[in-house]
Amino acid sequence: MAVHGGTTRAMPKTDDPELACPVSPVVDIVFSRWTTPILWALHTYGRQRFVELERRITRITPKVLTERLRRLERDGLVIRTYHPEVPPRVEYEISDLGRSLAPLFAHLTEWAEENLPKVEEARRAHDAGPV
Amino acid sequence: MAVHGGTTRAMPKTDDPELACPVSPVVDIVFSRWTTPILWALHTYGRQRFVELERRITRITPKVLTERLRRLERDGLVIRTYHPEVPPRVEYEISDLGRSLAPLFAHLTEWAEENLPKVEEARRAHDAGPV
DNA sequence: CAGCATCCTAGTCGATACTG
DNA sequence: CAGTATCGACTAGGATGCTG
Repeated sequence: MAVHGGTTRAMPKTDDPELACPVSPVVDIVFSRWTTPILWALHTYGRQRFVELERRITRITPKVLTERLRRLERDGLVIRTYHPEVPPRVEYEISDLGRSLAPLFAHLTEWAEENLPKVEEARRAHDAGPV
Repeated sequence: MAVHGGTTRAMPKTDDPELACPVSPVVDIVFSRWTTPILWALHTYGRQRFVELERRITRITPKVLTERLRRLERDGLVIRTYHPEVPPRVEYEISDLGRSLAPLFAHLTEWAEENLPKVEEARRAHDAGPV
């Protein structure tokens, strides 16, 4: 894949709109703050209520959780169901679209297991500092 | 994978340090702002100098580019080579560790091609608003 | 319970100007 | 060229209090 010589395919000119790489758009949607823990919780523990999520995802504030959930709902990754009872009950669950991220997350987890230690080692080496 | 009943494996209690999901640590390292365009540029166009990166990644400022590169270097994803000449020349290249992300990025791109339109459709439907 | 409204802080980012 | 330094703007996020 690495191309430096000018031999073969014309690389897409990078006068692309704003982002030089095709993964950036996904990042905005899937890897914004708090989204992976939320999706993970919904995927792992199934449909659940607001408070359950709040308790599960430590240190998230209700405000931010609401914001994130709204965004995920808008993006079609999460489904919100409102039960008009007293007291009110709201349930969140992951959608099929959200579930389609599962293999990706698995891949990510796999990479982490294998390479996070290397990253930490690199940090140690770097912080120990040469000379 | 989805487990809600208590039949089988004991799910890891979510009194985890701070993050309820195993992918969060990777996100901090790999999907912080500007990192994917940078890694993508280095992976695609090979070793290159500071200005080349700066020109390729539109709208990034030298300050931020420096910061990001330093961090990527510290994490062992990028290798920086300083040539003490006049004028000075510095070259950046992706490391093996950085390159190990390639399949992941490919996977991500694949997901994007297939599902980004669905996300956009969901947004339209949501914004059109029910009722 | 599930939130929304309000206020406020802190970190990030960008713009600009200057050096070895 | 390859940065550093400084400043200012923006905003995600936290704290708190109130409702249906």
